[in-house]
Amino acid sequence: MSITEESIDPLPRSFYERGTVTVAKALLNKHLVRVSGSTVLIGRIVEVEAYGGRNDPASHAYRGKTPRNMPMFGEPGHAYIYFTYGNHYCLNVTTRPPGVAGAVLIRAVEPLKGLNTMKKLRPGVSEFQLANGPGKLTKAFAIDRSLNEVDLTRRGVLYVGKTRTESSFAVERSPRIGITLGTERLWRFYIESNEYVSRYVLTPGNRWIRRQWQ
DNA sequence: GAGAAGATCTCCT
DNA sequence: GGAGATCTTCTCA
Repeated sequence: MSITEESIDPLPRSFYERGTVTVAKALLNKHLVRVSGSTVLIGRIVEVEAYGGRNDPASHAYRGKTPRNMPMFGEPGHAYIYFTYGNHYCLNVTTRPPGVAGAVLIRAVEPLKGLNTMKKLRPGVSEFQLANGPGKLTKAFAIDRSLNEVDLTRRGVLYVGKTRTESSFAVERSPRIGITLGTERLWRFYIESNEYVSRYVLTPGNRWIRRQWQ
């Protein structure tokens, strides 16, 4: 039986009020739901990164509040979407109580519903590559800055939730990707052996390798 | 106001 | 494996 929007209950605000690393790990295996008109897109979150506030040099909030990073300082459980490299949007969920910066970057999801729509939005790529990167998933899920600051704790155009029955899984961690500062922190988390994660994975020999798709 | 950097992706070699 | 695309955001003068 395929998954439906109705079977996914939004996560409460209290879920996001905790520490950012705790929330990041807890977001794995949860579901991202995008509703656009009559189209419903659903993906299972398989890879995330935690970003802190003034104590985290890799975070947008490191230098304090700016017009762009305002959502990171706002109410938890909202979307923080920013545009980067002239091409891509990145989707974060905000954490911590208001006034304390924190966000979790959703780096990759496993597409579960609406694959035909995702393939139209990202033509010519395999199912594994539809949403295995922060810029790729926002394109596959039609997410742009018009959804910035959307409340993710309510059913609507974009929310995060969980199904009533959850499968078990193991979590791997690594340094965050694409940053130059704060790399000593192992704040990237992903589901072990999952085929839909991006970039680098840990091999059985404890070596980091760049993923290859054939 | 100018210049540089950037939580990326894709194409080309 | 490397470089270009492309443009927003921030810092500094």
